[in-house]
Amino acid sequence: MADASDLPTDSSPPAPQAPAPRERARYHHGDLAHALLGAVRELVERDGADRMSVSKACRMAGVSTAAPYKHFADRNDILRSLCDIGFDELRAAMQAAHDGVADPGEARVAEIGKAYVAFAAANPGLFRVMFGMKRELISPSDEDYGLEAKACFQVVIGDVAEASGLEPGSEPAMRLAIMLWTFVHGVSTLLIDGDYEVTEVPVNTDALVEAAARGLLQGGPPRAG
Amino acid sequence: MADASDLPTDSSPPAPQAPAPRERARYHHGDLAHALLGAVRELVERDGADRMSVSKACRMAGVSTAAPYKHFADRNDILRSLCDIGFDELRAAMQAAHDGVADPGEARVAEIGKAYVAFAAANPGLFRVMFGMKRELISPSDEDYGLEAKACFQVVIGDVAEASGLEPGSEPAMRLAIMLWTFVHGVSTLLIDGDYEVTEVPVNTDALVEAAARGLLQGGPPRAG
DNA sequence: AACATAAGTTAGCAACGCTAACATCGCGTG
DNA sequence: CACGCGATGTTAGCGTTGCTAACTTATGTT
Repeated sequence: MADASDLPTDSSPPAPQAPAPRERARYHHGDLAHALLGAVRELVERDGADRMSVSKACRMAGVSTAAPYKHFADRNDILRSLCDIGFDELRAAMQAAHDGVADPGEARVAEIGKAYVAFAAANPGLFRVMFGMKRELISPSDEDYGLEAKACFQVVIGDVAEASGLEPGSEPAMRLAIMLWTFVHGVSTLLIDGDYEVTEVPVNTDALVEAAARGLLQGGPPRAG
Repeated sequence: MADASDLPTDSSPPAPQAPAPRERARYHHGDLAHALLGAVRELVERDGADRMSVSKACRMAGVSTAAPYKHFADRNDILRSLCDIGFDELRAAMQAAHDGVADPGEARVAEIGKAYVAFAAANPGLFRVMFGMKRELISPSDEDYGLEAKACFQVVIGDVAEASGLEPGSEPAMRLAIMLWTFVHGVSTLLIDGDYEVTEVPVNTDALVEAAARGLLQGGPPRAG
């Protein structure tokens, strides 16, 4: 009864017993882990992670409030599993953006950044859990937590080096990649939290990302840090 | 019984009855609103906003769990009041950074940005509440919510125009200010959420902010957005 | 002194996270 | 094929929480 991280995205393998639509409410749900993650994901988007309750997810899945604890250690474990799914999807989206632009350069980096922002905009609740609940979700013991997040970061750093002309893997290239990630992450959080409203001017996030890619890639590497 | 936003920062006015240290536990606390906000702030930093409970704050303040509702409408109202305090402090910190650098230019903008990041680093829990719980805290009715946040933003935009040579109040200057805010906010969130750890290289946030101020201010305004 | 009001109290509800103990199903093995 | 055992459900219940209702006590005005 651990983390169900062996249920990566959404592809349903043989599925021991597909939950037949109407066949006399069966005692065993058959695919509760997935069903719960789906319900929780919906709730996280609808109400936010803190208002999400396991009980509500149980009602949605049509099971008792004790059922989840046969599949997940606790509430946090459910959110942790949801994070795994989220990072997988984010990495896929970034990879797709990379694959969509043939020639290296600012444009490709910008597209990856836009994909990052688009993921956040499409999954604001999940995005907040993925990046904002680390301290609460991970126990100090598990070391290999940020693996999926690292995989996301890996997608960019090669392209950044290529687009900037810096030595791939060098520290300046790394710093530049960090700066671009920082900017794109800032766009994402300010966007989904509705904080751009205080500027009283419309904010075009795509244009913002493009401008940052242009400005930071051409401006050369940071001197230190 | 509303918001106690008339208790701005922490200066204790005459205080109807200063809570005398040891004078036979008095029935009336005397300054419960402030005491609660202090306890809640401590809890928000220690446990995070979602694990913060009004009950714990009551235990800390030495009152019953029903007492807070004589001063605040509900739990969210307490967090709202805490946000008011936070934005006030943030604006003061940014203003102080502004005042600390005589001549306009990149350096001044960078200092304000560093003050922003420093505030987040010193008050991570509060910072998350301030910028991340808007949807949950504000009711669609109250219009004048983001006033304190707007005041913070106002501190920078003048300096950005000065440092970039753009027309103050013009849209390009506005866009540039938004980009700098975006970057600095990205640094803050990635820092306090521990997400920079996935880069596996040490990240010097001050250097990051300085590099962004340099790169974005010299790179000229974004073309659109 | 009388009294209205502000600011505390206790008691209690519903929802939640989680556990313990019990029930049922499905699958592998004698 | 019976058996049984583990996986996966159930009900019952504990402690905590947010919040309300009804009551009590202090404060300050007239």
